[in-house]
Amino acid sequence: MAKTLKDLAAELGLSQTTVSRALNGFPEVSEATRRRVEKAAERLNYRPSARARSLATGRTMAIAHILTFSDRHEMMNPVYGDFIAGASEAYQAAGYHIHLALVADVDQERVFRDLAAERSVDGVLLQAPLTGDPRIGLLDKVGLPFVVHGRASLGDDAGYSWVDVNNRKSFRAAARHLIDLGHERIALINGFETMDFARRRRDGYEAALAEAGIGTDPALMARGEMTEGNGYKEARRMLALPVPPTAILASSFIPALGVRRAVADAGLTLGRDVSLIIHDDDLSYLKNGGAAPIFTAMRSSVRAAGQIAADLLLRQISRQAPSPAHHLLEAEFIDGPSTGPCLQRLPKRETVRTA
Amino acid sequence: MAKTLKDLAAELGLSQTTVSRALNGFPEVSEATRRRVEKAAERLNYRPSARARSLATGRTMAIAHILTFSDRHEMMNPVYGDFIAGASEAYQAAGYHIHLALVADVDQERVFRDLAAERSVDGVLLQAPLTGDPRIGLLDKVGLPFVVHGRASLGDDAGYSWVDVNNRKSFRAAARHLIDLGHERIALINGFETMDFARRRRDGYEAALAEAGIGTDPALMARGEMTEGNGYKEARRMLALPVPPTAILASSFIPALGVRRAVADAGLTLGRDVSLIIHDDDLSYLKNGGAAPIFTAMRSSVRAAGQIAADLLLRQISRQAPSPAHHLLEAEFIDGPSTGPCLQRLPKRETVRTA
DNA sequence: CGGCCCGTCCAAAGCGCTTTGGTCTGATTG
DNA sequence: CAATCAGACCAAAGCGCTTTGGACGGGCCG
Repeated sequence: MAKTLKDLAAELGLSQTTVSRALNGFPEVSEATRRRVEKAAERLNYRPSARARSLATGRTMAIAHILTFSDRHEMMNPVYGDFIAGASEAYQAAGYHIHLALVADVDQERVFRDLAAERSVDGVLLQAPLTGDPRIGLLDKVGLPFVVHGRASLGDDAGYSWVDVNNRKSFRAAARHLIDLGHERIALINGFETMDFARRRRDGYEAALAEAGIGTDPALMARGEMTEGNGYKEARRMLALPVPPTAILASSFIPALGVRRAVADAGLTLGRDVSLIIHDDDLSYLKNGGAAPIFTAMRSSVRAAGQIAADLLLRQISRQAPSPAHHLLEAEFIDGPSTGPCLQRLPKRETVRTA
Repeated sequence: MAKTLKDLAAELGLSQTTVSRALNGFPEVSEATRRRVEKAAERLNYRPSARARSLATGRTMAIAHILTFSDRHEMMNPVYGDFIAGASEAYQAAGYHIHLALVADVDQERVFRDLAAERSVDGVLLQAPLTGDPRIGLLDKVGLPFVVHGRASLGDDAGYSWVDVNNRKSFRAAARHLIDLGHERIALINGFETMDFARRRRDGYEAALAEAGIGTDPALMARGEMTEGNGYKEARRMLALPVPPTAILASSFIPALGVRRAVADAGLTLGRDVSLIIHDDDLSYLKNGGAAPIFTAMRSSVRAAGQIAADLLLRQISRQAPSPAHHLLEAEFIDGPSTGPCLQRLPKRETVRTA
């Protein structure tokens, strides 16, 4: 059973060169020969060795996705899954695959250096960047093509390629919507604000409040792991405050589930006693309803973002796209049953504004 | 700047052989030389090319995880994420990484053949097998080491390696628990029963009912995508039945969230009007509470399963573990607030048993 | 003192492809 | 009819490692 190019060439009485060219669609092979070679390859189930091929061509047909974990954050966010699913569509169409690894935050730098030095991937898709993420500068230095999902914010975001949602605008619009409904005690249940997107979201939230002349209250601004449990914990705490919030902005569908549980536990009704708007990544297994949304939301598919980012990266690798390129997605407002006009008459504006 | 072994050897005035051996810890290199080589490698930031190395050694240091999607099931289950996170712990410790691809169900066979023929991975971790999954036979035939997360059931499960939860036992125990609480109208909201685990769960559920002399009712047995939306839809439908269920078994935390929503929508209270037990994969972002569980559950960490499966595969590749090996995990019963005694007096046992 | 072994190091042969720089044949052209 | 050219094919040189099968010199033995 022929396994290598050499075997196949011998079997056919041709040179390796010709067989290789026939299989790779080069023009200097007669159609008759090409057909004969293809038949034989099919019959013997020949497929070129990926390793040998990539050593010869210099391309690995792999894109690295390196996920981070740390002691306090040893978790796999479902968002990553959907992002990767989206990216895979682009990869699959181009014959690429993902080189995936979960590495500890303290080992990140070493792993990125190794990736470059070992030449084991053709590019990197950087997910979940921190504010001022050092990996961006590192990737730039080692000269590996990369696209960031999100931004790093500190300084110049024009120097590297990224795909991001307009988080600031989205959260500003969401907060404003609540303000328009008459809410003034508006809480934010955010992700860790070391993550760039979380910071932008808070900026947007604060901007909307400021524009409406409403002061911020630290007691109404939570940050942490975006889990159901954390959403529950924070909402529960806030609802027990002397002057509880009448509206909440949640960073994603998952903590929102916790918020809903806390609201129910408190004997309140979502959309009447407490309004809730979420950022909705439109995850496949955690959809915010279908035709009938569960929560009012700012929606932006993270899967679509994955596809766009991967596609951009692939085009940059093949030099079909300019190298620093940016793609800003706008979230779509989804009107759902979790929001309603503020029913509570607040004591006095001044009282509330206190922090 | 030296980049290849050759450069490094030239720089040091040594042969490639010696440098290679020094770096790979072979004994026939003097300590002095080894130190000198290591210093130089460090200084010049030399790292062997992964491609060249794997061509020479025949090992790729990659394990394939191939996820399936189809037209009707184009989704990324958060379970995969946690499983992969667990597996990664084993891989990282051994210097392996994941070769990840999402491929359409119709292309699965081709991809597996290619994987073997192109020799691009050292082994395969097969996730989410179908009942009688043909990929198992295929992997066996092409001689690629593999471990299955779950089983394929048809015929002989002893012939290949797997790591699985005792789904049948777990669901039998869960159903029995509900029966002991006095429930007789017990519903099952299951995953697609083409998936092997779903089938085993139904078997367990049916066994418990049969043992208690309770007939099954097709109206109380749902199967489908394990999403929040589907859990909601099925629970809502069931609660609107002439004789609604007093207890529900849900296949995971996510559909259980939908069940909870449906119960609340119907103005009922979980744990009093309706009891709910779930299978809990203990996902990092979707934890069933912490110290205080949200739902009564049969818990088994999918992350732990990933670690065990990956570890087993790695040991089989290095021939440190016997080749067909099996690991059956037992789920742990978690008593939560979502279950309680059956308060409803049913009309007549006979009425219920119909259908 | 010859032979042997051991500790160090090296030249060269792979691993299985792609690609460069040809050769050879037969048809076309001035 | 010699020169040219295009079409079809091939030998061999990489790609950057690992590994086989020595070479070489010094210490040890009988």
